[in-house]
Amino acid sequence: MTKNPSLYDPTSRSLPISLLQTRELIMEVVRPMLVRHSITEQQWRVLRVISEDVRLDASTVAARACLLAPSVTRIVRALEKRGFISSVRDVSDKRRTVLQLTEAGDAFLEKVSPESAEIFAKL
Amino acid sequence: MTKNPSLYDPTSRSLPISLLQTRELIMEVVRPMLVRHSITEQQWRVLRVISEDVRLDASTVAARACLLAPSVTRIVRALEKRGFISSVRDVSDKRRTVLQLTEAGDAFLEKVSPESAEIFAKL
DNA sequence: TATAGTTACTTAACTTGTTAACTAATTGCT
DNA sequence: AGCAATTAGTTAACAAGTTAAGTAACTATA
Repeated sequence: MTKNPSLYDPTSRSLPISLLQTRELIMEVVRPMLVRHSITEQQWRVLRVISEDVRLDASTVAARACLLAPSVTRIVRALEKRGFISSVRDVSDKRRTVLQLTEAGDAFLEKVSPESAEIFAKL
Repeated sequence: MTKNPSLYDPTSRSLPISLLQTRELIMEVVRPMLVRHSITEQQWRVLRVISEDVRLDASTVAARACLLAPSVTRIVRALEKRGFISSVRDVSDKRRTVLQLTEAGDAFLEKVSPESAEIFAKL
């Protein structure tokens, strides 16, 4: 095994670290943008995941955003307080919470999008 | 833009999330192994990074393991307490700390390696 | 239709990561 | 040589993630 195995070799034991390093490289560029809009990395992930579907419950959001349930609870509270999302109890299954992007949340994403696009064009 | 863009499209704004999800998939399998050997994910990263070179200072380890300096300080202390690494002040630059794998640390990696190999063979 | 088991989410206690401020050592500049 | 600027690492206060336990709602089964 070489010291710098290919990133795409799925049998490499260095793959987890490589993925982290690659992500870190990207996030170094993205992070300042998030700071400018005073949103955390995790809140940003949740917002984006919610924006990709009309209707999502908290567990699905947790899975897609790679977060644990307790973290989602807190993040949802924060995003709700900021008016970016709405969380409503599901009528057909009262255990579930249905999360949806509000207009304000959509507007926020629209506002940040051009910046985000610019960053990714550079990469 | 599709909802499931390719993982390898470097201009996709979903790339950071995709990388996280991919890593999460792998870590789900690796994590139980780390728990079995009572080592944290971060300690494991530091150990592996240190094992890849004969001589590394803390900053380099931080960069390669995608950790911040204060985290490395704590992790180094933990790994040192467990006897897996040695941290010695650099003689030619007394600000630097030189980190090296001890025999016990090497033995630990050797012990865990077969398990690790098995996991990655499965992937 | 009870009830044992499961699922969705929350809460609380603890562990880690993060930021900012600090010390110590080295480098660059005049 | 002297001193500002930089670099390496640590510490302390705070924010976030993690684990475990708890509540409420639903499902399967006897």
